[in-house]
Amino acid sequence: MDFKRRNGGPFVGGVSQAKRGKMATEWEDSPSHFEEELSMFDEGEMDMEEMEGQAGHDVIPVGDLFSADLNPRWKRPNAPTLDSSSETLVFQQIDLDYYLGESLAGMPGQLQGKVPIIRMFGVTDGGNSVCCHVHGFAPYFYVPAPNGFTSEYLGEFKRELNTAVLKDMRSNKDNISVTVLAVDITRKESMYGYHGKRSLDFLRITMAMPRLIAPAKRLLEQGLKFGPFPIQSYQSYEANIDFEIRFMVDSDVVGCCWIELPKGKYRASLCQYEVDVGWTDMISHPAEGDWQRIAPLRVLSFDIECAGRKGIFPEADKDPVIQIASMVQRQGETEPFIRTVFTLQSCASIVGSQILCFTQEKQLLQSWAEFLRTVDPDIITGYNIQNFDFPYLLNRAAALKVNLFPYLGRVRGIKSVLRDLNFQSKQMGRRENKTINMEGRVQFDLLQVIFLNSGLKLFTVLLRDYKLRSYTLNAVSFHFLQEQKEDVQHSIITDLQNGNEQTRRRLAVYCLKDAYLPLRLLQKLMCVINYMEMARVTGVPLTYLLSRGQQIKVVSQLLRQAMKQDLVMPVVKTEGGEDYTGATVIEPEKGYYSLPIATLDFSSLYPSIMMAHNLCYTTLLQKSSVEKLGLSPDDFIKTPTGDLFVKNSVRKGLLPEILENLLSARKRAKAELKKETDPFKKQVLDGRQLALKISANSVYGFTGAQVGKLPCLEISQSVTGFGRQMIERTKQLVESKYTISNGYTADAKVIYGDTDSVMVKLGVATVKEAMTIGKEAAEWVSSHFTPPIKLEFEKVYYPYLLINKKRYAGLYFSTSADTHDKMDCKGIETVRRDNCPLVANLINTCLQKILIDRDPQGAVAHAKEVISDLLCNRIDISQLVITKELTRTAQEYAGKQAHVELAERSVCLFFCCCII
DNA sequence: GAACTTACCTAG
DNA sequence: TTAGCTAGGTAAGTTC
Repeated sequence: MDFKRRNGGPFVGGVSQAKRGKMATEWEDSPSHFEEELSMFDEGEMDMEEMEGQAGHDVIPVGDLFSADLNPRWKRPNAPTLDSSSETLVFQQIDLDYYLGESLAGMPGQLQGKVPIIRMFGVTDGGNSVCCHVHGFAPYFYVPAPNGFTSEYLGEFKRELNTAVLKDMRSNKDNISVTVLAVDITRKESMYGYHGKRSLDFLRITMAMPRLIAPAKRLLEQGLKFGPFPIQSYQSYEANIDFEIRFMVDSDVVGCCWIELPKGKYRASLCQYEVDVGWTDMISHPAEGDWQRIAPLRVLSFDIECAGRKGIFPEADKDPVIQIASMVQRQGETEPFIRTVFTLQSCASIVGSQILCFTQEKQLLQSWAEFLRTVDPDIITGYNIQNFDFPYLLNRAAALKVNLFPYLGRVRGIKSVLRDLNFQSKQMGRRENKTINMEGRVQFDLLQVIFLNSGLKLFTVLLRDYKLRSYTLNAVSFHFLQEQKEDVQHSIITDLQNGNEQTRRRLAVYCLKDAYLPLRLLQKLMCVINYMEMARVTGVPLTYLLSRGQQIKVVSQLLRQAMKQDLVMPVVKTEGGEDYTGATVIEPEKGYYSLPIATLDFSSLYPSIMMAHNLCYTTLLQKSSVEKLGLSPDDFIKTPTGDLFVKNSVRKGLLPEILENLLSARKRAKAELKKETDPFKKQVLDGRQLALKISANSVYGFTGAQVGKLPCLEISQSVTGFGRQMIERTKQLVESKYTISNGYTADAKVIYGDTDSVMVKLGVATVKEAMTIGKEAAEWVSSHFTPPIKLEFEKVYYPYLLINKKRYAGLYFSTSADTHDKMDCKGIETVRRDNCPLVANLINTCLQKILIDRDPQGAVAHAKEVISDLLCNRIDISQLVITKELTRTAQEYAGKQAHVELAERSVCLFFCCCII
């Protein structure tokens, strides 16, 4: 569908006019490059196709006679029969949810009424799908036992709470009679604050269903009366943990791990391995060694075309779906093994793909849904499928009353429903999203992936210095693949459909490519591997990574670490407060530097501060507790913000422990990466080390998230406080040692620094000298700080143009002292997306002239020329348009003329040149 | 027209 | 029911 992602404007480095012209003629004369690529797929498969009695480029006028049986390769491989008494079942779990169902005789847990059952979906090594029902795990939470509580009161407490919860229910359609399953006394300690490692009696309250936790917690907070105890309010612990996460933490299951069901411990029931198991019988394998492998998952990518009316965005209740292209690929393979287009009306054949023609739109939709169920993909991808293609299909199917369409998940009988979801965060603002439930399948919308990662910097290597200006599939594909969509204007789609089988063929090729590109992007960005590694490292299900925020990942790790020490996490009420002080930005000595500037950085600054000073919830010490606990000054530290934390000799913090695990695992992954020769395994390991780094960096953010699960400003403000102290100290140290009086050629001067870095003018003439002294200085400064805090030499800028705080440019030397790696621009118009291309290009060219050619006069001349071109209307209008497609629906506003802006910016540039 | 506020985007 | 953080530049609008 082109409407959703029309290309609002040219992007930097876009395809040249000449190439575009060529592509247009290619349409008429010869097959496009993409068509050749498609036909190549076919060659290797001819033999197999013949065996199956079906060529890959068949046109099948199925009409009303559609049947999946005609297409044997759509199906998963046959599942060998499994004898549960003598064989184990091993599969990679890829999604996990729960439902309420009848209890199963012989399985652990409650026997009466509805019980929560965890459902794990996965794939075996042989490519067979598994649905595993895990029985017997019930939700629970904790409250501290009141003073004087003994086990004799357990029964009464349970009865009273049960009664209160029942009374609280407005309706009881499930006819629940028992809400509280059990109350036990257990020794636990709150993870918030250090209080002398004193574990206390906690009540562990097990509820019949996850949704009963919230009312039970609320009632206990309001105050419960039971036995001889006075009415009191109970602070609850871990009552705000998702049931899925609770299960995963307790049973040591992480996202995408391998699960083993021992022989004799599970029961098989339906098709392709649908099994039942007790939760304690299941074995979860840590993602190490051989268990890091990935099952042959099926990835389906698709794209739809609609015949809209002239100039109107297609509406599902009026405009028909005319084509759906699908490509299916096994994870780890390089080519899709299914390439089909479902078309409305006839369509000429396309070598390398199969065309299914329908006369009725209703049949087309119903057949595609059947196709999807037959292919049974584990992962569904596409571009903007979440907010466009899927909603459109569901709405269209509803409008046409295709009643069997909306069953797209892997659980029989569960309807896929469209829901609106409102997302809000300080960072992203308010965002509206749609969701479609599809049990057991992971929806991987590439637009979401790219969008989220532009903020998360997961693909920094590929994004490198300039971020995407446009989020159209076209721009994204060009950016990452140097490849573009087939050239079809959305305005002519309806005309192509109303033409003949040749024009519809042209549309089909276009549609196929739109289904193919996301698959290629998925591969290029190694999404599946990277996300799987992230799920494994942080312990959350794969689906959470695209649908939830950052916090859940830290919560999952925190709970896992806390459980080992019998620590429990309190539920805190969230209310936004005052912001705290962040990092220092050293006042820049603005100007142009025609000599090397060395840059020194603290690597992983915030994680290393937390580790070095043992900052954690569990080590936070109240001033009043120091005496009470009899602590000596040697036992704790005072941070720059005046907060107290006990040292790790007293108690080692959970957060430092998590960070150490993450960073040491990262080191291991990097070491393994070096040794590994297999390119596929290399990818896995690289994805892993990246996931580990990102996870480490998000721990600090979690403690400072005031509207979050467990904010602790004492930690976050201490972290930034230490950071401020360190950068100041670094400046002093460098400037005090590298002086003429100490025998160096010049007095060193820190001319700029931001958060974790200092830019030093060492006064040496060559890049090589700057590198040597820079390395030495980094090492020497590091010795003044507590490990693992480490200052590293990173790069030399030469020359360097420092315009303002967070705005500078320079030639970047890191690997070789002879040639620069790149021109590095920070915060300048060239990297900002709120400027029109003309301004960005002009500034970029000027910077090149100044820094590379060292010709400021040339820069001035260029600027003058461009301005005169502009005033004489010699500039293409596209250069003056700002594209803004940060929201999913392509949003484009034109007409912001650059005249004024440009004039001002040129003045600014002249000023820079004057400095020189 | 200075002083302040807001929107947007970036650095780290 | 859901949401990582702060610092800071620049343009444009608003107030006095």
